[in-house]
Amino acid sequence: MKLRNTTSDQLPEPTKSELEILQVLWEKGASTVRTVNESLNEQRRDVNYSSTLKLMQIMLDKGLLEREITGHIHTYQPAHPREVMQEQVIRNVVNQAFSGSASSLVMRALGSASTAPEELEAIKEMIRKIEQAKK
Amino acid sequence: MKLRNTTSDQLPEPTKSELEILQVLWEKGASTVRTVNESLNEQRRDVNYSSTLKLMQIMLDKGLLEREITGHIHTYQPAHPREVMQEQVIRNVVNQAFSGSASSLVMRALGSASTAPEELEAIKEMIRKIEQAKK
DNA sequence: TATTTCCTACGAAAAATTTCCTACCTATCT
DNA sequence: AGATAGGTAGGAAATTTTTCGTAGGAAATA
Repeated sequence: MKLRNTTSDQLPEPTKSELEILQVLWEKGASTVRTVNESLNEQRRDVNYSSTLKLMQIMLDKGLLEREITGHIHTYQPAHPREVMQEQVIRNVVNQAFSGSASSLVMRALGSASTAPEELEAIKEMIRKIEQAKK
Repeated sequence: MKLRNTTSDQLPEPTKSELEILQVLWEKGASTVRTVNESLNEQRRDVNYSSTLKLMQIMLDKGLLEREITGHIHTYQPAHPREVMQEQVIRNVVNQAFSGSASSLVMRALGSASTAPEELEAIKEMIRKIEQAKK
């Protein structure tokens, strides 16, 4: 049996289905499997309850989720903050499809998606802060 | 046998290993399997020649690659331009990890990667152009 | 207590992805 | 021609990811 490292694990790369679950938990906060499953069925696609359960158990094992047991009810929550996981996802995608260049990812994302004016403002503001910090 | 659609196929989502191969081909242009395989072994990790071959054949079948046969030598190249595939990858990641918000992907990417000043300039310039275009 | 409802655990199958063995073909060199 | 080097094809196995059936425990309700 291959046990997971409970101490010094690297941040695991979540799979596609695991990210679906994480997104629900980031939005709703700690939840039961049933709640997560219902969200998936509403927002995404039909998944069997026990598929979601299994996946969440695997994610617990991998260190992607944490669980609190009260009575016989298990409540799950993300083990890492959204920002951290998103950075992880970005690192991977930048390596896999952008030869390691984060800025070319940024440019491509700006170019392809239609970004609302306020969002452009927010991005500009962020750039200003980065430039300030560098001085 | 499940044949591929040769006409109106949706842009397939490349897997991780497929992206490795695409990156080589985008950099080097049309290449033989051997060339690609050698690049992978230098730049990435050990892969058996026939693994790379098999994968490239699958990609041909999926419509991710095109092939030109001269004598008995097969030369492969990406079926879609880099930009198009990158947009595709971004679309997916934005849906999977950023609840559909491209701008939050952009902000996260800016925040986590250390971006060189010239790159920041290029990004600002790009934003200017987008803002112009909207007027 | 019996029944129903809601929960977890677990095994196993299905599907998708990745890897590599083997066969065989063609060109080149001796 | 024979041997060697370099190429492709294809099946099959290994691995990873995803799905779900089924068993069984606990709580609520009749």
